[in-house]
Amino acid sequence: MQSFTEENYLKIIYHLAENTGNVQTNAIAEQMQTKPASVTDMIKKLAEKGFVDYIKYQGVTLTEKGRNAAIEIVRKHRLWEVFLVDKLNFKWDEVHDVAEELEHIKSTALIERLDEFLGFPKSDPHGDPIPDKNGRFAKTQFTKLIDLKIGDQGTITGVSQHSSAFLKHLEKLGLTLGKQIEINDVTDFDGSVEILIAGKQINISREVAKHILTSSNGKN
Amino acid sequence: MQSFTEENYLKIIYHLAENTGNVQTNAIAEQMQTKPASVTDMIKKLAEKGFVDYIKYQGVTLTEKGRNAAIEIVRKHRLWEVFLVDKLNFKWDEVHDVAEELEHIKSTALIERLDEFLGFPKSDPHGDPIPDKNGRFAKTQFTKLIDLKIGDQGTITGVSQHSSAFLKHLEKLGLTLGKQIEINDVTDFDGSVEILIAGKQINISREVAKHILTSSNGKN
DNA sequence: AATAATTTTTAGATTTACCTAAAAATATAA
DNA sequence: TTATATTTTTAGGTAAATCTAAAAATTATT
Ligand SMILES: [Mn+2]
Ligand SMILES: [Mn+2]
Ligand SMILES: [Mn+2]
Ligand SMILES: [Mn+2]
Repeated sequence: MQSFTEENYLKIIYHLAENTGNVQTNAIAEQMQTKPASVTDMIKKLAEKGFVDYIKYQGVTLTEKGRNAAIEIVRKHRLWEVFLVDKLNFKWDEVHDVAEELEHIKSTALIERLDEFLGFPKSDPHGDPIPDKNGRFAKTQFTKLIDLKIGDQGTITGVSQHSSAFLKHLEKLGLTLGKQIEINDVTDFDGSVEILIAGKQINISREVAKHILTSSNGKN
Repeated sequence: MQSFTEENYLKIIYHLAENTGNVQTNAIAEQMQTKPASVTDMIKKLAEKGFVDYIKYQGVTLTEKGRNAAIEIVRKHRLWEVFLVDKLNFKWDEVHDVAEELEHIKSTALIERLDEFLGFPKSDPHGDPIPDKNGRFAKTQFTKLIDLKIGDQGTITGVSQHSSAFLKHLEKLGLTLGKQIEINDVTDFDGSVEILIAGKQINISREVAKHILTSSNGKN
């Protein structure tokens, strides 16, 4: 049984490893909002417990055991987010902090019954995939909106930025999950993107376009 | 903002104070499954923070602030228990431990929306009253089954013992909340009670009868 | 390859929530 | 009311997770 702190480290190492292979001490420290010296201490403990492989000065990688533990936490986090949005009518920008707490509740029965209660959802309110109880994710593939070409159509399936500010912004623009869009133009000047959404044409910044994920339907 | 530990102390002091006025160090230690010396440490901290009034060697009493904090935790605990039973199909003997964890989740929005989602329940799966968001309890009054006289009728409205063993036992006997009962006889030998429940006559021990709470309908 | 910059680790403290053992205060009994 | 028992507190310490400052290792730059 791991402490909340250990669980948070595992989750963060897992997410950092999705991008890069070896996870660096400083990167963990930044995510955990703590100091590198503290991370080194915790890394040693996690290595001791068999959750990570660790070579001094070389960063860490999750072991099989560590990966499973991390995925379990991700699963809980995302299921609770679904609960908050689907059942308690939270907005998608309001759920993350509460889920950060709920993800640490220790009860296998609880999470399995919650999963069932929610109808075994495959993705969370931000489009992120929810692993099943065996830790398996449904295959997901997406194209960043920024990478679509003029004339391409697609459906919004996720976001790669979870800040409340960003999500509220999308909400206001009507850019929510499941919406159909089409790329009308890309502005030379600032790289902003003209898109067609629900019959209306709007302009979104490059920065916003980078963090919207779509399932492209290819050219129209 | 209090730590989990502080919250648990407050809750336990609150429950102990329901019976006796001043709460003693040893009583708290027993409930917290810790040592009296540790309790003294924590008591000082809680007094420092204004949650309890404390005079050395004289035990503690909750301040207004402390009482409110404690009631908030009780409210969360009981609402989560309702959620687990009503929505996730947990049995009434399975919910306590999970609720012990869930009660510490810090989000006012969460608990208010949960309350609404559950239909503003007035009591939890064990018949214990749920305070509203202002900390007010619906008036409850009950008669212990053991105190009913032969011929009295009543409805089971609660239990004063929450152990899984006891609750499972009641379940097996069909003695669940809302059931109508009638006292047929009291055995001289061991004080056990003969009751009529759902048309069947059963015998329950004095110990069991002590912990069943009823709303007596008076004599039949 | 030597130097500079960056990253990571160690050393030594701090805080929180515990603990044991012994002292002090209070309550009970003779 | 003195002696005994119980309760409570103090004193001093431990373990987990953090910190700062300084040393060591690695990586990047000239
Ligand atoms: Mn989240
Ligand atoms: Mn999410
Ligand atoms: Mn309970
Ligand atoms: Mn209860």
